[in-house]
Amino acid sequence: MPGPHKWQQRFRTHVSRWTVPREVILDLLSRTSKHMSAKEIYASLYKMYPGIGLTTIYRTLDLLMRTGFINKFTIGDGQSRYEFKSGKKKEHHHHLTCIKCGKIIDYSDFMDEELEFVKKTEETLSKRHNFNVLGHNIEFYGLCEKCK
Amino acid sequence: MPGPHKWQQRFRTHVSRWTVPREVILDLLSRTSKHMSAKEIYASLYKMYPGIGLTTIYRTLDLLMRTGFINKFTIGDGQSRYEFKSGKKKEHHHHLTCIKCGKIIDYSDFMDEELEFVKKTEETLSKRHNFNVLGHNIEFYGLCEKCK
DNA sequence: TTATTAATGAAAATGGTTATCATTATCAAT
DNA sequence: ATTGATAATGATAACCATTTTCATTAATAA
Repeated sequence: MPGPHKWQQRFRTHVSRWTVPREVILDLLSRTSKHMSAKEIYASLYKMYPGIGLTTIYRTLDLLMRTGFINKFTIGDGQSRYEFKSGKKKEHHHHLTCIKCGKIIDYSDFMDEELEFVKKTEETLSKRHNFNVLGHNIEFYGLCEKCK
Repeated sequence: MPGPHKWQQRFRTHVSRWTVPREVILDLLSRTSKHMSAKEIYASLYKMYPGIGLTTIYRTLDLLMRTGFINKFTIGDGQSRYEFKSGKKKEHHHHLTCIKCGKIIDYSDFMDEELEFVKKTEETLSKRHNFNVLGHNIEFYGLCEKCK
């Protein structure tokens, strides 16, 4: 059972209690580069922590999203997927998805141009539509090597 | 009851039968600028065509998507939304979504940089990952005027 | 007009996600 | 270290969008 963790302090500014499921779920997502669904997370943790229920997975993922630790997104296969939100700019990425087999490729090429574009677009949209722009999803889709 | 329609011919290259539900659903989507869910479409058509079942709505939407008449996308509220895919380049647009009330703003006043960015990214991703890139979703999200 | 069979619609099934509520575990105060 | 208040959990059931099943209906070719 993990002890206090490096995220505990940051976490505590948002919610009151640091618990094993929160620790373990956040830890798992921070270590993997996969885009996991709630069920996949449940299955991954089951061997080591069979006591953690699927309900708690969902609740925790929602909490982690609302507090900015993870991103939630969908690729159209009917379930939500989650990924750790790295603080490092270098690790920011977008997705290239195969609409046939569901494979997801993270890409982070072009970041300079892209960051510039994103920044400008956010500014423009904020002004023009009086929005408080919080984030963005950029996804390209098509057929992967095997499926095309 | 609508007679043969301007889309019939194009449609027939994909499937064999031109039916009332297909006519009516495609017609509705082509006239509205809303991003409708299956249920909303069902409700819209119910007064005039109470015989059309929700099952057929789903089946037809899937067909229209596969044959390139409409786009399917999600804003994270648990249901899929559909929009007519205009042939005109001018009408291509992206979405700005309010995560609180679900309001969607289409914006198509792209900056040159955005078009440039999309084009370059598609090219590079195609080459680098050997993908056949078919399209993209670009969405910015945040809080709208009323919700922020 | 008729035969063929694609398309439909009602109902049931599916599957991801959320709500309910009794129980458990965290943590501040002692 | 113990305790008490209550936040968090987990099992179950509920919910809801979507899909499957299958008997019936209707579009098209002959």
